[in-house]
Amino acid sequence: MSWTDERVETLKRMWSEGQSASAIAKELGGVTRNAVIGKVHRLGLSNRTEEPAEAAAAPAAPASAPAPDKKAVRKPAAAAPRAETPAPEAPAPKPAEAAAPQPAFTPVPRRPIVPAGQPLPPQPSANEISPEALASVREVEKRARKLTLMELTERTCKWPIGDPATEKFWFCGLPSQAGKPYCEAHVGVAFQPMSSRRDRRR
DNA sequence: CCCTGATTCGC
DNA sequence: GCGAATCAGG
Repeated sequence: MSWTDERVETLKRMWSEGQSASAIAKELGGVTRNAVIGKVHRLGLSNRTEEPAEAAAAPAAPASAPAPDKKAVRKPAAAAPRAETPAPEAPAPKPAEAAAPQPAFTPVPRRPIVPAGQPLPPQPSANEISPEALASVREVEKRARKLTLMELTERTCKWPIGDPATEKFWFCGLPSQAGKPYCEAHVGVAFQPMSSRRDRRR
């Protein structure tokens, strides 16, 4: 596979949407997430908050020293050469400008799995789910992995448990059903046939 | 372990 | 330019 204009366009679009490199790779097909990330960097898109990318003061490549080793031993990964030239002279920004508040840049890059302010999935309500499902859910929630938002993946149950306003809040985290956002028990209460709901509803 | 992006460097 | 291997981290 090669980076045709069309594929690059898809890459740009999805990346700007906050899609992950692996998701983009999956969509494109024929490439790995590494390939996607590499391309993103070569396109200068690494900064998702689309900045003009001021490459003015490009840091001179710190030419590797001797390095007698045959197999490269990339150690200098920690100290990133973020060209930071404080300049010998005292910068001393103008007082007026210095006092000015930093322009708060908009975060917004990644789309949260459960966007703040959005309605959460319906919580189990005794008169809306079957007794079996309710029992199953209560049992399962005792064994919830209690994951945090950051720990959720495409294959973990994203059913929220508890009150988000308190510390007693987490996500189920048990293995999710293929293609579903929840585990078997929570799928049972999240997705119900219309007839079932109607019959049970008051 | 699952996942994320960042970086290096042989090709 | 490309991307696997690797690194660093949630």
